Amino acid sequence: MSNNLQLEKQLCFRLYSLNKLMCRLYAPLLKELALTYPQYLVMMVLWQYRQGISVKDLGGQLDLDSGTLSPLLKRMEKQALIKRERQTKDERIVLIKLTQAGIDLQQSAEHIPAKMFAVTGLSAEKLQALNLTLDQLIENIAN
Amino acid sequence: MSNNLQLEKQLCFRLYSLNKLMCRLYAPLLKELALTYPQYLVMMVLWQYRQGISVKDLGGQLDLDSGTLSPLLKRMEKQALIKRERQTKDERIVLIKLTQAGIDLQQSAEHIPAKMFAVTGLSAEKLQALNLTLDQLIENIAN
DNA sequence: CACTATTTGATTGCGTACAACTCAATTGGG
DNA sequence: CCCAATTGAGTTGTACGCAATCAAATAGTG
Repeated sequence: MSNNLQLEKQLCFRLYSLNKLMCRLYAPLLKELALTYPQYLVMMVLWQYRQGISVKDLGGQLDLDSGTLSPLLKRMEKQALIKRERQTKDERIVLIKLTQAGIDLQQSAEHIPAKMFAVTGLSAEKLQALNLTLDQLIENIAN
Repeated sequence: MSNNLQLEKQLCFRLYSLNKLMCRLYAPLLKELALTYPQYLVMMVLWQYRQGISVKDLGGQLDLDSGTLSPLLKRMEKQALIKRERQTKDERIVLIKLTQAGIDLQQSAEHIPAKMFAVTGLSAEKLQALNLTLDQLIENIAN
């Protein structure tokens, strides 16, 4: 026995499965906002950085590179949720800012966190404990 | 205050980030085997189901549909890791079986779980506790 | 037995992820 | 001041993940 190559034993498979399950639960809620989950993550960052944020710093927040963000932001610009402004001081930098439609969308998203919390079926204490464990794990892994 | 739309508060963002981090840690190990992480998952199932498994049952194990598995399996067939055999009793069913090369690859993968466990920096007890918590969460969510 | 509903797998199209690369703008060392 | 190195964003190519759709085969029903 002692076969370590089993799905049931693997932490990573649980994380992989849970991430997919979560995205599927978000999908119907986000569909009302015409957002995908990664686009929703971008919006959450932008709702905090009202003055705008560079593509690089946005990638720093979400741990995504320009290869992912550039086409994603292009789609969001086409939806008129964001606008791009190239800096004059340093023309390499593109500042991402919300449009009024993007700002307004926050109202429609306010209810989502509570709904997602509900489906987890966890108590607030268990959720916080899990968050702390995962933060520690991220810390350990990310060096 | 009390803005719930913050990345730092979101369990799902942790799962999303951790899943990506884990895949990046697997990548160099799996590159030696010329496998991606989802392909590695398929191999783990096949190493258990030595007599072969249908595409549907494989999808049941991994929670993936044929839209993902069909092209993925086609690539693995091209690498000569697996072969497809359409059943004679029920011609709708395609049985996925390992080739000898696929069977042999298990030896080269034996060291991976221990290496991945090492990078988590978790004790065996903490790992098991986390696995149990995640299993409960999956149970709650999957209905 | 004929007809319909279901099952199984494949295909298409879209949206991520990410490695590898290009390119322009900026910076820093001599 | 000049040139090499760095930085920031974008492009290309490959591989998922999944919704929607389709075709073939089987099972079920009257």
